[in-house]
Amino acid sequence: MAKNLVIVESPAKAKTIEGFLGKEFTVKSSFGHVRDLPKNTIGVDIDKGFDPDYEIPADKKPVVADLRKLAKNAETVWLATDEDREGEAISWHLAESLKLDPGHYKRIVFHEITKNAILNAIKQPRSIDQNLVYAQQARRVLDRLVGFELSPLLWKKVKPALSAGRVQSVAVRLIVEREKEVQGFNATSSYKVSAMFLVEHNGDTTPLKAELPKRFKTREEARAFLETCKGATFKIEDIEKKPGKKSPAPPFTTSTLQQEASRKLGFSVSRTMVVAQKLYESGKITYMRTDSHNLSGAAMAMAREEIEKNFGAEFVKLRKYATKSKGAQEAHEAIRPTYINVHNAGKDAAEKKLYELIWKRTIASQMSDALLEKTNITIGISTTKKEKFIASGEVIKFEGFLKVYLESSDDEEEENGTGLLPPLKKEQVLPLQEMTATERYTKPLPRYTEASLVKKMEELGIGRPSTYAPTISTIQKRTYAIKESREGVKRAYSQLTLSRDKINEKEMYEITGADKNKLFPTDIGQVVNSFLMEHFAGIMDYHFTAKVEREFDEIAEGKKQWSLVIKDFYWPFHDKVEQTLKESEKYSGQRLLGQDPASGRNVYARIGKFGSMIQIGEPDDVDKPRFASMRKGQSLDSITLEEALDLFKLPRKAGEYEGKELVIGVGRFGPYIRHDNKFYSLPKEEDPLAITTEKAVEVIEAKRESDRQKIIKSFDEDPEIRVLKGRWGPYIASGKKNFKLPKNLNPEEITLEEAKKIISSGTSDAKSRKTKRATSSKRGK
DNA sequence: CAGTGAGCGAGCTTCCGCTTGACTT
Repeated sequence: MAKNLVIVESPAKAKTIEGFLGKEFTVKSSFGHVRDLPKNTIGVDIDKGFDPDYEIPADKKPVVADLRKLAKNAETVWLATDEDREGEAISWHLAESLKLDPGHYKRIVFHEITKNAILNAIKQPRSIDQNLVYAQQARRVLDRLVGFELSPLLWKKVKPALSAGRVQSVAVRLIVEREKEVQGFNATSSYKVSAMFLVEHNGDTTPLKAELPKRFKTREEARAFLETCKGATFKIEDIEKKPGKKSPAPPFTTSTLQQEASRKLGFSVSRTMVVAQKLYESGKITYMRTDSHNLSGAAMAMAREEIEKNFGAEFVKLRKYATKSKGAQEAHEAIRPTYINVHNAGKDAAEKKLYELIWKRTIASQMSDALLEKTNITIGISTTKKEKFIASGEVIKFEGFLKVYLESSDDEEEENGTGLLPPLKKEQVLPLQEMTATERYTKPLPRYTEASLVKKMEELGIGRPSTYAPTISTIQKRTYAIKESREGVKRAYSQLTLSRDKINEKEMYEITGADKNKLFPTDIGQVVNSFLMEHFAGIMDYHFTAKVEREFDEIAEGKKQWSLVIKDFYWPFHDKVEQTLKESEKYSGQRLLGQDPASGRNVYARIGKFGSMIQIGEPDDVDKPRFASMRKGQSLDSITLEEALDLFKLPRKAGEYEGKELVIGVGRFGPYIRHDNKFYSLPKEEDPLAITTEKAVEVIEAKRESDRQKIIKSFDEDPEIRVLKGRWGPYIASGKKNFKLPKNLNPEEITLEEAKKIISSGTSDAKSRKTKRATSSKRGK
């Protein structure tokens, strides 16, 4: 039996460390927290100083039992959890739940996972910092109180099964308010003038593009300017060269990794974390949930060697990056390759791409600045003194880190195009090829992507690296927000062209407002947000977290008592909850749309138990009100009376066919025709309210025909089994299950024997579908 | 991945932070 038991938080870390230490040490992991407040009750004794009722969750029982056994037989237990608030609390909970006597355990921390760092840590043990533990307890209890008092209030006042919390509700607020800005944005336009000159050099002509810094408010002003340029000569008045430089971005943290993987690889926030976790578990990268930009000394030495070897010594510039983000606790290193001399790693395409990104970012962060030379050319106009054209170019004098990596930006359309300029002289006259004045519209701030929302949350200090991805999925699971793409609308703009002293004007079109994979607030999200804003502005304040974090810091420093901090927060908050419960009406975002022409009753749009709906009539009318759910794409504040009334017209009968009724309805997946208990989707362009019997029959026949086309082969002996043509090629269908075809088989020539064999080997498809269903139903709960 | 097509019924839902697992021979 080992004399020493070391406990860390993560099993992958435990494995690595065990290798560094001798036989005298057993290294185990706690798998994060081992105790927590009870899952289904508030678990805080409010009248007894907010005394928390900790318990060991079912899934942690075996972990604790195992550790307890090992601890009993060990001479010393080394609590080596992370050096931050949560880590300190984990150590304390371990000491408590393993029933360790004070002389039996020691608390140690290390910042690098190297043999030296760990041996040094063991030489400098300390005791558990109880104030830090109290700070964590305050954080935990506050979040529990807020979440478990606000959520039930929402169940009563808005809709069951909703949730609210210090982090998620503010994330939703960000999305709701950004949407309001986008909707309320008034685009204004102005005219941007650019000129294309021709530069002759050694018999070649190269184009030179220049722009007018001034923009014109109206078409008339733009035209007037082009008029003055008729017949003008354009002469270079000044050439100014300025050195410039670009510096690399710091190594990845969780949030910056999520942003770059989103921009460069198109990964969702959760995908990034899943893939990074795999790389971590296979030892390829360091820990992926971190807010630190810091690289260990050993990592920097490895980076230096790699850069020298691959690019040369002049490309090395070792840098220490300071962490700026609010509330950073720096328990880990930045995210980097474990071995920087390994350029490629990962089991599949996603892992490989993410690893490459991490490798490049890490290497680039230790490389020299890129040196640039910026040139600005001022071009005078002979007919006016007021305006000048400016042409600018940028030349890279020394590539530096740009050889490896450049961080992407969130701006969708960046104006670049400042490359190399042709050789030019002062006083040189430039022949004008063409001048254009183009109408350009101002744009609102962009809607959030998952990753840009994480960035914003990090700036506000809301949430932690371990919770960014879960929070993003929670607000979508509660349907406060949805991630989707929307098509833009066509917008006309005009363009004036001056060429050969003639001005032409034309109307052009652009698509505006198109969005891809952005977060949009739902009706529920907006209604819950206004409810919380109305009654709990303090908690919804963007600085609420920062404010309570300062108090937690004071608890950690021993300046404040944790239960008093909670008390000061809780009672006013609780009173407000009670008061809202008593005084506030049901909060449904109700809006009166008008009157139903048939009955004269009021028509309302509001949130119901199942989401957005329309109600005709009042709850206490003699005739019960009529209800209809709103459709996908419709929303509480934009639906019109007419659209609302249309919802009551379906399902409707559209005649008969083959002696059976044709019924038109709208289901989860759009409009459909039901006939003889079979469903036929309606094409997008068909209006379900207007469709005729003839058209319905046509749709049914077309579907029957395409179903017939799908059959490649069927067997008389067993009509259940068929070879079908699917969207992704041929497959075998047996009853309701589908099976992939091996590539070497010709689908036309499959025998029943072969088909049965494929089915009985029962691979891939049936299985993968089953697991998928299982996970999605889990999510649905 | 190959198709899908519901309507409230009596008890439950919920927070934020740590961390990955998945009964036995």
